[in-house]
Amino acid sequence: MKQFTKYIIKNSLKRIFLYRACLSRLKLMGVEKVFSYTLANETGVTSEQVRKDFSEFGIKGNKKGGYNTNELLEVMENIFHRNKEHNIILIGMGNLGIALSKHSQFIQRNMNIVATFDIDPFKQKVRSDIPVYSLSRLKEIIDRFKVKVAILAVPEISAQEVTDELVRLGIKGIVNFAPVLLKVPQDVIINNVNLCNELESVIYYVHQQIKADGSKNLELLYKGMKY
Amino acid sequence: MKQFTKYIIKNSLKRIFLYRACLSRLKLMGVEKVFSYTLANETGVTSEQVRKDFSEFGIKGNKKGGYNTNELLEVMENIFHRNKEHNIILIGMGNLGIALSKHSQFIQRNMNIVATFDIDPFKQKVRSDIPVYSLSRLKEIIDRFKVKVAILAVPEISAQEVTDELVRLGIKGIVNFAPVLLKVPQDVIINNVNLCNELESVIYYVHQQIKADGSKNLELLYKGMKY
DNA sequence: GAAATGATGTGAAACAATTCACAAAATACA
DNA sequence: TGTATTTTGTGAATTGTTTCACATCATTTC
Ligand SMILES: NC(=O)c1ccc[n+]([C@@H]2O[C@H](COP(=O)([O-])OP(=O)(O)OC[C@H]3O[C@@H](n4cnc5c(N)ncnc54)[C@H](O)[C@@H]3O)[C@@H](O)[C@H]2O)c1
Ligand SMILES: NC(=O)c1ccc[n+]([C@@H]2O[C@H](COP(=O)([O-])OP(=O)(O)OC[C@H]3O[C@@H](n4cnc5c(N)ncnc54)[C@H](O)[C@@H]3O)[C@@H](O)[C@H]2O)c1
Repeated sequence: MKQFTKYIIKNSLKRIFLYRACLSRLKLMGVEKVFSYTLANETGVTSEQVRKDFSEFGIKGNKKGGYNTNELLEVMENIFHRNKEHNIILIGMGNLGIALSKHSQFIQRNMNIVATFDIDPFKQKVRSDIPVYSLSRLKEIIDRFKVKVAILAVPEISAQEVTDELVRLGIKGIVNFAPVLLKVPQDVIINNVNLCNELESVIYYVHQQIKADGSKNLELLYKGMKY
Repeated sequence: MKQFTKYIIKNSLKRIFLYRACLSRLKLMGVEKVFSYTLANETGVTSEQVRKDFSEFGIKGNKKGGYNTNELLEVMENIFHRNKEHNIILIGMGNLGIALSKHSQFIQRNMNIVATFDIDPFKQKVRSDIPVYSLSRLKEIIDRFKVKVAILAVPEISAQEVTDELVRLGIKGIVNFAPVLLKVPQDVIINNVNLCNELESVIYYVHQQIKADGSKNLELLYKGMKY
């Protein structure tokens, strides 16, 4: 039986990020028209792949005319809901948390860290433009700013307990920097960013003496390689 | 014709990281014997997948007896060359660079940041245990410590030029935090870590109202999901 | 305005990854 | 000792993804 659900594939979504990065650059350079093979060359995928990905997201181009850079970028912004403002909170204002709170790109991309939280009263003194609160104010802020996504930069040991509280208060997505596999209900999305693992991946591939077959971006090397 | 090359698949490598995280925890809890379905439950994959992944990396268990936690962990450490010391350098001691340089887990995992570099003489004053050098000393340090892997935390605008220099001096793998697609020779591995993208992925999936089908870890949601 | 060209878009084919199904082996237990 | 049970390990089947091949159409050229 034919299903009525449609599937969006993670890999294609990942590639959309690549295309967008490439398009942003081309736009800055004043390029108005872009072809599938341009994006393909720049990102290390094939041009068929680019077009298949586009078709997956319903993106149409002009026969012989390629794609309009601005339109394409706009479609991609919409895919990632960048037309809307997103209120984010950040838990844990330690080394990493402070760096993240100062990262200007989040704001440029409509992702506003509306507040940060730390258990340590000392850290709660303002150390950046963004206020640092005690965890007791979590509910208030989440409700007020309708926050759905949180960044978690607390020590491994506290990560699960903080997560439980966030989920209880209605958070639906977490970018987690602590090296633990968090347990959450089915409807909550966890994106683990483990910087040690990222480094170890590179070490792994460097050791395997990868002669990458076309692309050199690790995120695209999912197909496998000789060793 | 049968090929003599063997392929290691990126997805399975990614899952090995998950299994390892899980095993570390089980080890701390004093668990000596682990079954494929234990790891499967904990990580959200199927037990067949666990065994297939293991067979890919040549890991053998005991029929009915499962796997020995310690042995399994050891094999995984070897996969990631954690028995060897790895000398790493870090370029760009701004907000992110400082946070990374203070991250203790790198050392715990045999990845030593032997030196950091910054173009700004002010930043070159010691701000952590690790020395901060001018870029003029790159060659000396890379040669002395036989550095093959670098962490790049410089602004977008300088990322490519610094990369060119690193590659020229023999660096073979880069973890890149700048939101640009770096151009490097075929034999150099780039692992782009784009924290904005990681956040946007979460926003994307939260918006799609994902009811994740088994696993809630974004890195495993490559298979696709209903919306 | 007809022919050549150059790009998209997409079924079909090829390839890759996962799941299924079950044999084989180790252990437990009667 | 033999039978039941449990878990691994892996071919086969299925499912998913990428590449191929080419029809199609817009544009340029003659
Ligand atoms: N520093 C890095 O570059 C880096 C890199 C990769 C991963 N990480 C991970 O990110 C996390 C944070 O790292 P860090 O270096 O910033 O550590 P850190 O110790 O400097 O900061 C942790 C902060 O969390 C706060 N905190 C502790 N328990 C809390 C709780 N229950 N609720 C709210 N806040 C709490 C602490 O007061 C502290 O300010 C860790 O899990 C670490 O493993 C850090
Ligand atoms: N801060 C974050 O949390 C964060 C998050 C995601 C991505 N990033 C990315 O990481 C990079 C660094 O971010 P940041 O916030 O630390 O920026 P930053 O401006 O605080 O730090 C950049 C550092 O690089 C140094 N630098 C500049 N040009 C250099 C060169 N040619 N050689 C060596 N050093 C040079 C500067 O002196 C500065 O110390 C940026 O590309 C940023 O987009 C940062």
